[in-house]
Amino acid sequence: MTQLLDQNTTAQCPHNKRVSCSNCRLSSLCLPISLELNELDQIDEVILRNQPLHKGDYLYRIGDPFTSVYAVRAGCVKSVHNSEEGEEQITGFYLPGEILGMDGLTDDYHANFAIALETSSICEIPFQKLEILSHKIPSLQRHFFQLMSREITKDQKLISLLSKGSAEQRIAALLLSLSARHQKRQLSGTEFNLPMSRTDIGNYLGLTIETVSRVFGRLQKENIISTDRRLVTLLNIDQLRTIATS
Amino acid sequence: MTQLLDQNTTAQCPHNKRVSCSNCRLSSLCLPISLELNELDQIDEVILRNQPLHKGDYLYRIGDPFTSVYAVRAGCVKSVHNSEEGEEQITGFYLPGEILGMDGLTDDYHANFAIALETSSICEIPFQKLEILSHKIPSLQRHFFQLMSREITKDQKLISLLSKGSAEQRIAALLLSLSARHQKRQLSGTEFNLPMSRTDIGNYLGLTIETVSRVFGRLQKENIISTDRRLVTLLNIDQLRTIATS
DNA sequence: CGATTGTTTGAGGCCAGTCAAAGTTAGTGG
DNA sequence: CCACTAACTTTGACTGGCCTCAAACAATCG
Repeated sequence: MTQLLDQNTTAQCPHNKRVSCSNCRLSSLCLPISLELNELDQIDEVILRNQPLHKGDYLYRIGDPFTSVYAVRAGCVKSVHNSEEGEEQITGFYLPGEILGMDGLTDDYHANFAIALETSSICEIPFQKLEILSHKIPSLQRHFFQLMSREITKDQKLISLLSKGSAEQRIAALLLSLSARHQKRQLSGTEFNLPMSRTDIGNYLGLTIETVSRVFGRLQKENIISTDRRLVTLLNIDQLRTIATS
Repeated sequence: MTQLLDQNTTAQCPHNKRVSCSNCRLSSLCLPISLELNELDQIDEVILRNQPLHKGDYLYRIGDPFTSVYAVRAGCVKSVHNSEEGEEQITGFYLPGEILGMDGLTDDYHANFAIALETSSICEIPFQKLEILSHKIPSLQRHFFQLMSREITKDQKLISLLSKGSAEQRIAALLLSLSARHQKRQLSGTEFNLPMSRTDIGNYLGLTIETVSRVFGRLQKENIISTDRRLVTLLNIDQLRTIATS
């Protein structure tokens, strides 16, 4: 419960002011910095702010027509790819300020599921309107090219991790990634709630839940982290980095 | 040697005509279909066709300023990501008609190495000029969004493969992917040369060369494939599919 | 031809998966 | 508020697939 309150106070604006990009603390993460004020307003106008999703709700499904990309304003969303064998593979966790849904451009249908891991507020950005705006605002076109490029390099890091890393390395890398992304939002980089279950972590990192649990246990025994349910505290972040990059 | 000749005859135009997009057999793969003739000429004008790369040559390196994306006209190029630990991870093989280099958009510097696996002809597409053209030709902007989106879904398939697949599944999936991509170029989908070494295959699929070799041996013993050095023949493509998706 | 690089094959060990069961938490409705 | 259930997590014993180490073999190139 406190978890949800934390998320909300982080992302929503005080005094119930109308939510807009210009007063959103996350805009520095999801929009280019170099926008003029009137450009910001133009973008603001096309963005839809729908009802919040609840845990387990789908933002979109495989096969849904691609119409929009989505920015997480609060909460957390996972992206789930379905292999030809029908097995599910989580390919990313999206935290506030991060943008997802760009998989759908390949052939105008989403290639992934997107599922809320907790109560989440989402900004919907209709892609056609974004494309048109991109013609008028060059820095916006560049920004979206960059977003997609970042998605590619993020996936490549995961590929490298899955290809070469031990169970310890994978989990250390995930914790460090979450830590860094929290810090970008001016939140604690050493103490945070995991929005995802052990099952999700295992699926994402290519490990079984038993292995995930054992690694958490070992890291705890060595006083590198401490965990209380989904609350994680990084006690020795340097050693965690050593593990991740050894 | 025959290998190289094959590649050249495939990609270059007969009678030494000047190479241009309008007479390139691969343009249907790397450009949007809906271009007007004068639009095609505009694109053609910005594309640079440099000297061919030889085996082992770098197309770009990590840290190089990002200026262009590249289309493979003949040969094969691998993309190599460098993990924080300094370990190399191949994240893709690019065949004729395929485009690489879009990792560099993240922060204007390339995040990967690109290395020719054999003698390769490359079309260089300066990105700034492409961006400007994209403002004038909407279908081109959309096309490049799609290319990047495809790169993302390609990486996600690899993530799923590395996360869940056995050694057999990984190799079967790679062979099927190469087969499908050959067929797109009107080449045999059942008999082709592997442009990459066993070491490269192992690195790409997160396996050791010994395991790669053993799997090839097993598949051969079961008459699913036959290999003669780098020449692979898919004898039973259905069974290969069964293996890949089981 | 020798040197180098790449590939195959074998023996043994280890890490993570599998199977099984107990323990814990969250959610539900009485 | 508590009892009950379902879902999630932890722990243990065992197994197996892939890695490691090692050596022989094959191909390529100067």
